[in-house]
Amino acid sequence: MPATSSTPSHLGCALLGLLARAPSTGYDLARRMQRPVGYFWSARHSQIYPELARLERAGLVVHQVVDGAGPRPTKRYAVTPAGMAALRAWVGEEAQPQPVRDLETLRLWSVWTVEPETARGLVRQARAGHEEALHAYQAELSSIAGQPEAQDRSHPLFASVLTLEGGVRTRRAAVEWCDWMLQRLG
Amino acid sequence: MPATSSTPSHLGCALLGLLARAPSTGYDLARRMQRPVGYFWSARHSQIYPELARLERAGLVVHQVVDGAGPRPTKRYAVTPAGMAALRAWVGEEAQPQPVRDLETLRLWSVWTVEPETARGLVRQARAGHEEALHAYQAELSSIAGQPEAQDRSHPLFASVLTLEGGVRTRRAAVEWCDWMLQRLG
DNA sequence: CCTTTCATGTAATGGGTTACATGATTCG
DNA sequence: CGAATCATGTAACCCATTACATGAAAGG
Repeated sequence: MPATSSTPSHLGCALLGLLARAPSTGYDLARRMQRPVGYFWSARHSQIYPELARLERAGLVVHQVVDGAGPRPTKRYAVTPAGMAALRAWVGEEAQPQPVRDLETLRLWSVWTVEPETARGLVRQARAGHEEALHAYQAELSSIAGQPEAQDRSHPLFASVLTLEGGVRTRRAAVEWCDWMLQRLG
Repeated sequence: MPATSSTPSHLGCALLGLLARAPSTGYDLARRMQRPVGYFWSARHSQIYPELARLERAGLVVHQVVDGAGPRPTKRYAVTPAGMAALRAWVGEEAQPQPVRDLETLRLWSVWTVEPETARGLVRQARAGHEEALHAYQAELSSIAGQPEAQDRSHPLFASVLTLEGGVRTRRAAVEWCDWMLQRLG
């Protein structure tokens, strides 16, 4: 008897995407979630472990106990055929526009209430953050863009290049925007 | 006896920012939260009403009962001097890099698992969304950029121009990125 | 010896969405 | 006469963060 198949949560789909690229332990997923997935999604281990259990109950992943250093048995998870199907279905879904949540812009929106020097400091900080991210994306991108698999549309690296290119472009635009603002703030 | 003054929640600061521009009822704040603030932050009325009560308990806003059409008394809120100070303090705070949460990119990251035509559909949808947002921002921007107050660094409209310019630049970059991806996806 | 890394879990709390609830006025 | 707008609130639920808890091995 298969579990009722509603699409898993966003986090569940993120984990399926990670496991479809390489089977992992929960601990390992938490690390991969920081980098490189953290560029566009994030989760802590405290959220990952219960979600893995939910995915397994739904038949989308299975685990196998392996040797490890923790006090409890170390579990290596892998995607099942049903899990792969769920991932594909989710990717193909109609995407409804998600609400934006940008704390930096929210703060900037009230920048008229503070001293010019405070405002400049705020923008300089934002610029530094965007530039740092830009460099990280560019480094990651140049390390994989040369590999032949990056040309293959059905290979994970192909998708990695697409997302990294997006990161590079938006961060570059953000840095330019900060420079434009610094000019206006005299 | 003033309330203990820890910085309010992000939502609280968003509401202070709205009220600093113009006193409003909770209902009105919910509408303004959709547009134009919805470009970078959002909240429902069910979240706004309790937060207004919290801000009032902290002495950052006050309300005045006015004539209105609802079954309960209609309340118009305004920022107090303490509220204005809290808003300024929050804007000047050290900004720690916030975790990104981009569902569109997360989906794209698993695009290697689906058929090329599905992938193209996904990118076309994303492109349409970004282009629609771009046009909305440009329209809003051109409606205020001409006004003389938009040049005054201590006027709300000045900050509106900054945020809208950022929206235009990032959405433009996103549209170009989608076109770049469509080329690669044949 | 102390810190880091491996490794998995739970509990408390905060933030956010959806749904429930009420009721007058205005417009088609 | 039904739908939309004005107008405020509560309750249930989901998602996410922080903190609590345990314990071995490796390296400085």
